[in-house]
Amino acid sequence: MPQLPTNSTEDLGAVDEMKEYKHEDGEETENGTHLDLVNDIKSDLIKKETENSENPKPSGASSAPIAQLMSFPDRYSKHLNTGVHSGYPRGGPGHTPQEDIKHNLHRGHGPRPAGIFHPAHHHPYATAPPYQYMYPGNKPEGRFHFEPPIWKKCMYGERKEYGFLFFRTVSSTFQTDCNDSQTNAKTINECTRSFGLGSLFGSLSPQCDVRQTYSLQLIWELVNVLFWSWSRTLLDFYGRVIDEIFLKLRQPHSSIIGQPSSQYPPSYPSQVGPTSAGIQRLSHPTLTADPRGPVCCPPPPPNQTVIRTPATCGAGSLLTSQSISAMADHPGMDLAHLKGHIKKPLNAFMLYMKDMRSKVVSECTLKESAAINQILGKRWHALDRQEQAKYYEMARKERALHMQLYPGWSARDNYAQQGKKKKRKRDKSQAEITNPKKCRARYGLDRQHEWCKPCRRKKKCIRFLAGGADQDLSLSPPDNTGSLESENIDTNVDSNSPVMITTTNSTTPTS
DNA sequence: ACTCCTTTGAAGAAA
DNA sequence: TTTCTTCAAAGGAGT
Repeated sequence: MPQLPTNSTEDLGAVDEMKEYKHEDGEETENGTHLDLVNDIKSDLIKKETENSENPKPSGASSAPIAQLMSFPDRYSKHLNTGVHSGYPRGGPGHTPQEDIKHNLHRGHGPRPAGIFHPAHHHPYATAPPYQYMYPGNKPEGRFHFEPPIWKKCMYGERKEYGFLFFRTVSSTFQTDCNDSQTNAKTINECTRSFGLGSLFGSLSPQCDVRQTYSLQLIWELVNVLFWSWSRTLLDFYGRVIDEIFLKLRQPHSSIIGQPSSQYPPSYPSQVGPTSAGIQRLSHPTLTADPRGPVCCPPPPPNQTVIRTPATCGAGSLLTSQSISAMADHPGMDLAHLKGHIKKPLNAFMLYMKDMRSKVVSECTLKESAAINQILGKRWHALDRQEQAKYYEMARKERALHMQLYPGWSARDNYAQQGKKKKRKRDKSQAEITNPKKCRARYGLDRQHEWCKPCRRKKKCIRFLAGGADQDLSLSPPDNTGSLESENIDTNVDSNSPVMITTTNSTTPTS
């Protein structure tokens, strides 16, 4: 039985999501694509000396920023076989990363040959990674097609792991193969595909240091997004950032360097973006000499050169409002917010739900969101103020970013979309008249056999019809509820689970 | 394909 | 100013 989190570690966040993957005896779960990264990092730090001697870093490692990035965390280097580590259990037919990749290009849900870019064969705990989550499907080539609805099914532990694997792999390629740009580009392309990221990085031709460095910055940004993608808004935003950067990178080199940035985007979330926070949370101690993180910096002020010193520029600095408009017209762009519906920013509880849903689901056998949400609601109330404050702060940033991205947007815009679904509008009194839960309310869950058929199907009650709601009062059970509208629901979510929810009058508005 | 369920919180509309 | 309504997310279930 998974264990509830009992402690927290501030520096890396999202600890809770990972603690659960441990058995009580401390061993990882068998399907442990869920990695307790924090504990790993702690162990890494504790055993640093030992591991360094047993597991030397790649020969290319140095004190340079890229090398520093590549050094995180040490233990992953042996899973990302760069040909340096002798102890790696080779599962694939290849003998170099590039060769291995060649055998790992079978995308989709079918079996894939083992190899270096097969996370299941990399991670010491992994046995059955949810590959289907890594393959969003057909997307425009070269497009940042990170798909939140799919990706979010991955838990934080998995995201981190895949993120690091991906980052290390691409970084290694940049570092070790920079003399062979053709192979390098191909490798990155294939690696990117292998990780389900389309040809995001494959379009690069990393021939020069500037592009290498800059691409690594980009990758790092992306990894942050992958890890901390609690916000659809942020995902959208970074998707556009990355798109924009790649548009630039495809241009001749000379057109990038020194290009004036008269179009500096006013919408860049310099204060509220995930960049610094993400890196801060993600950063390995060796990477935190610069509090902004290894590849992150505030965006340049308007009218400054976009890329003066690539190693110190953040990815967001290339996003322009004009280019956003241009992208909105791009036929392949999936920019729903530019073409139509802009969703509301998530509030604190929604962020909490997003964070914890998978955890609750894993603890219970239930999958029904309604029941899960009841549990989450209970837990939300049981949460201590500090924990809640974290989510309120996230929500605040979310709103601030949303305001920056969509200045003219109002929640009213999403009200009763013309002709589009959202037919839930129901006056409350009307809702009570037509409340489909009459039988449920009257008889309770214990006597479902007495419910009318529609009630059993969660549909409109036909026994206690509108206007004739009293017609069948004689059938009302001699209960003590008093109110027809109140519900006392005891839902034992899972007999194996300690969670038991008791909901009273759950339809009460929460104003 | 669409709606409902279920939760909390934010924002807008209505009283 | 207060109260009410809608919509954010999720995914199973029913129509």
